[in-house]
Amino acid sequence: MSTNREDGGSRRQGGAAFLLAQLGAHAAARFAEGIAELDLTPAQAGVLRLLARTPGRSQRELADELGMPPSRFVPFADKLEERGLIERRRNPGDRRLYALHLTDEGVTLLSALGEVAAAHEQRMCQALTPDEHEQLRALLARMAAQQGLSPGVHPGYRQVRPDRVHRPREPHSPEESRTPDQGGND
Amino acid sequence: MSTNREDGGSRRQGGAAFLLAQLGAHAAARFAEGIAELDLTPAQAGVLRLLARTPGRSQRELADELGMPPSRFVPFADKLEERGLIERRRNPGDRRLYALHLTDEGVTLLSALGEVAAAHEQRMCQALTPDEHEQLRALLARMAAQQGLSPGVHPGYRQVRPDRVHRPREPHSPEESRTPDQGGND
DNA sequence: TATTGTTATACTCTATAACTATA
DNA sequence: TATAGTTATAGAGTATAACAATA
Repeated sequence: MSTNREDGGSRRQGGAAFLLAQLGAHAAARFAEGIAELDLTPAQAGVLRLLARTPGRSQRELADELGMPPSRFVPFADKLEERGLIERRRNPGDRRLYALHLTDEGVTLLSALGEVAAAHEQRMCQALTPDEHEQLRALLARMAAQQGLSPGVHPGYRQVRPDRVHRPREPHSPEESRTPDQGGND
Repeated sequence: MSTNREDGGSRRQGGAAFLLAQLGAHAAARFAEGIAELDLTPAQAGVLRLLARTPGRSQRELADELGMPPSRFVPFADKLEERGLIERRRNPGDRRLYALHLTDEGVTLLSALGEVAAAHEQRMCQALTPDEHEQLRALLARMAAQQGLSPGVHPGYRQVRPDRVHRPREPHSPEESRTPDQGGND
């Protein structure tokens, strides 16, 4: 047992680590909802951001960084290429590997994505004052660095599909009324 | 240590929401590693904790709270019952539903789980002073409450298997003081 | 008829590994 | 021979829906 005072409220909500996992999953799910309006998944948003920072990376590199096997990266990149967001260029020096680049359309979408991210940031931190918000960011950044997390990527990118939303008890949200009757017998 | 703080660095790491998702996934993965030594998955640990707080709940209730369909909860509970951690008792009032209870063995394991959680808490917050640690916990608790998250559960419990660990930059491992022993099995 | 628990089935997602083309 | 990219396939995990018992 820990020597910290774990009575009362702190025990019921769990420690910082639990709250981190809980809020982190929540944040990821809400972000996925937000970018779904751009028809993007978290993994897709992640690779766009990676390519914006370092263009010309090979599929192998990106797959490795995102934590997905190369075999899964191929159809993943295919979709982005079909949508005209990224572009495969042959590397003259080594014709085995592609160099991936953002298209102009990809850059445009990336900026829209930035707006979504900003709105998401505000919504997540509604409960905090601007001062606390910055305080929190600083604490988290320090923790992430100490834990050896590389900036810009997180394990959720492994998943192709965004997290399903879990709503145990929703205080304020329009229910997506899913018709209990499928509308026909089948 | 010399932490050269540069404005670019904070922006490169993303905002608080991104760090939350990143650290949250990391915390969940590390916690899963920790309880794997007790042969428990996060979802199993979650239901044990729920039963400790409110014994006698029905499978339906628990499945709903954990975010898994009842059909999946059945084999999930089966395993815990086979291991002697929980117990199904018939409800005399309504014979349709079971009342789930922790066994003595379940209570014992739960306390071992508490120790793992405490160690996990400390490891996650290594970078913080005790004061900052408490500060962070308070901020997160406030955010979780405002976001309508119910205490004690998080969406990660939906998954049966724990998150795979994502190590984008394993080769160097710059300042990770992590023993390669724990959780070596991926 | 509605609800709890259960079982069955079909479907999706995934990793592994074979295959090609370049080096 | 080794590596980047690709394709094929078998396996795991999942939700949906049908079912039996009880209310």
